Amino acid sequence: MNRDFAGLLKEHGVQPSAQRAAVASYVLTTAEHPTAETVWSRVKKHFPMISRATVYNTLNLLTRKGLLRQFVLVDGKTVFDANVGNHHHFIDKKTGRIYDIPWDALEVSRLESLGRFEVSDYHVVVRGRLKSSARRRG
Amino acid sequence: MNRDFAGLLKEHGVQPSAQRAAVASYVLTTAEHPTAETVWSRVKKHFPMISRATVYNTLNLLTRKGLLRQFVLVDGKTVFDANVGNHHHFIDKKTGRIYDIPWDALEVSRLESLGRFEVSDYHVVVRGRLKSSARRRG
DNA sequence: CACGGGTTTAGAATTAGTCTAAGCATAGAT
DNA sequence: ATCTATGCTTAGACTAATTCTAAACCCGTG
Repeated sequence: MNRDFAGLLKEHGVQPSAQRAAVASYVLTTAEHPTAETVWSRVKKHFPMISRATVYNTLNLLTRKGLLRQFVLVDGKTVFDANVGNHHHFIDKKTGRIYDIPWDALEVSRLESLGRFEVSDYHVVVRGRLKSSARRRG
Repeated sequence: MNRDFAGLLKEHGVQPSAQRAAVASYVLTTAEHPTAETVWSRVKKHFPMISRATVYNTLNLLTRKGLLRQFVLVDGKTVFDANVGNHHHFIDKKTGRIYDIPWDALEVSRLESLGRFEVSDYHVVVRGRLKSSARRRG
């Protein structure tokens, strides 16, 4: 868990800094699909002086460099997802929480037949509710 | 094209008014997946006094009444879609424009095997580019 | 130590969307 | 035609999310 985030950033063409490492160390290891504000508040606990602009800048930078993916959830908030591999999403209608669905759990067929649309990527957004039993964080 | 929008609204339990009919006549007949701001600017051409709040109120009302669907596109803007039947979406990476993909054009399988996720609806978001030939508005 | 490039900062600006309070419009009763 | 209750519309204030700006900072190099 205490990885060398400075080295990781450098590997991905991001010039490291204390602030960037602090953001990375949180956002690349969480599974909670945080918003930018959530990232800011979490990082501030360990790095109280960091500014909002730096958090936004860093998140956008990490996204450009492929370390992070961002997508938009139902009520217009952008969330960040360190799972940059292909996967689908499940949105709990009740809580708005987002869960990852493994890529292989679903199959989409006939993508080759989309006529004038040239597909570069796709994912399935599933909405519904969690079965009462197996509730946990995601 | 010059349908009786007042009657249509009434059929769906929306008390008609000139403003609501003006919004409906645009948003229910366009295929451009407009944002609320776009709706406002389009409607203002024919109805210059309409206020922003009325546009938002009407769009949300039409959505609640099932005449319209809203979803969120990549950069955090909510767009409206008069196609309330099931369909998928294609997003042109270059222009950000959204196109509808007919429901039957794609097939998603293994949705029954999602464990703790109880599916109520789903759709596929495809991203890519339009093949250079068949470019047209959507 | 001075320089320069890139980074960070606080706060201003922008943007999307909602709220508010007052004015208006309309249907139904008279 | 008038009254009234209800609900609709309005302009502008407000809020929240995000980006921009301009100054300050940091750090490796000469």
